[in-house]
Amino acid sequence: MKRILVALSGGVDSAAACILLRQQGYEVGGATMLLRDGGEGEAEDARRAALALGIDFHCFDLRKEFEDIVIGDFRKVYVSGGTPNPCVLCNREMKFGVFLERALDLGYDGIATGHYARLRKEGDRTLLLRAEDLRKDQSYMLCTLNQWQLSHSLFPLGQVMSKEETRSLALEAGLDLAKKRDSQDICFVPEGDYMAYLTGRGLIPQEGNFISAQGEILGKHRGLEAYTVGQRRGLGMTFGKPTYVLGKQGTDVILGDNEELFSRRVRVTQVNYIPFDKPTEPIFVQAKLRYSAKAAEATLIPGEDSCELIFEQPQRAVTPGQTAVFYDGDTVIGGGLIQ
RNA sequence: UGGGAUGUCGCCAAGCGGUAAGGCACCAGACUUUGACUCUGGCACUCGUAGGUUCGAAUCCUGCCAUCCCAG
Repeated sequence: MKRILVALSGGVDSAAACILLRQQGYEVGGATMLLRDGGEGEAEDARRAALALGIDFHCFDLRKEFEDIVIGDFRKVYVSGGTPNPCVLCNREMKFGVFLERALDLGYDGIATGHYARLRKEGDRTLLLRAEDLRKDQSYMLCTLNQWQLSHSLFPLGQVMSKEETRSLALEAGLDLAKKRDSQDICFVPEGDYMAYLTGRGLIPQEGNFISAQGEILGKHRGLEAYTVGQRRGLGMTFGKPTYVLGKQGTDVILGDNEELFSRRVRVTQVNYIPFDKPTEPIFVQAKLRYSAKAAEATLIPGEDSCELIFEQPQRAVTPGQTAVFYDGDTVIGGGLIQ
């Protein structure tokens, strides 16, 4: 791969990725995705970064695709009682999906993003590894990428030792976005209030009761979609002690103590394996059930399209709709959807 | 209407004459390319109310108000 199209977000990381690639001798172009109305500001930041770097720039209007795929899933999962992880889906379908296809159409050999993760060729496989800087490691968000996607991608920031290093790269290049604050929250819900976002788009919250694990009715809740497993704040009720969402049952939300949130077994569907097609026997892995968690030792028992994880130590707040990722040391074995 | 009990932050609740603990909730930051969790900080110049006693009261006394329980 010689010609690379970098997915510019308008932030520091993707700009730094461009700089690194150029240093490494790649022929670099930049492009940003317009994913929603109101995203023009970020797109403009990306365009200015490309201008400052002196590289070709494209803007792909993917609002329709984003709406249909990512937001559609986001909404569907919430309505069904789960807690979606739009970033993981967006990576697979948008950045390493539509964006990659557009890049190839434009004559590029592959794409690069500002993700903190590493790739390694091993035989005919492209392996995904954790970033050098484990504190910024984003391999979790990339665990559903397939071989074709991985083999057409580069993650220049995977070798970077820290976010500070990334910033200084952008700073040295004279980019004014070097001091820009890290992005956070769901990109299409800038205010952070996803319930307001959903109801503003016509979602009618599914009302029901708060119930105890024993089934007693404790009160009414604001709507199934407003809660996620493990959640403590915002229940709108007080029980004299910290109380958490244990799960959902129909339109009811089950409440209980923190200690009741732990379990050792987790079912995972839509499993994607990276170093191999599918294990035929149980394998020992370290698994993460959420982005900011330390990987915990577990045995992975493969099924047809699914698998089961049995952890050595009980894990807190196993949440349907979230992503489970399996590691073998620094290597990402794969990942899937928690049931 | 008699008899008893209680009234301290949104909720629960310490305090018992020396100048308002704590928990839950809430709010604000931090953390975070998801939702959460977590962490840090904030959160009653005032103790139903009106007087009185006292150097000094949420703490003692009196009236009133409110709520609860038991009688009828």
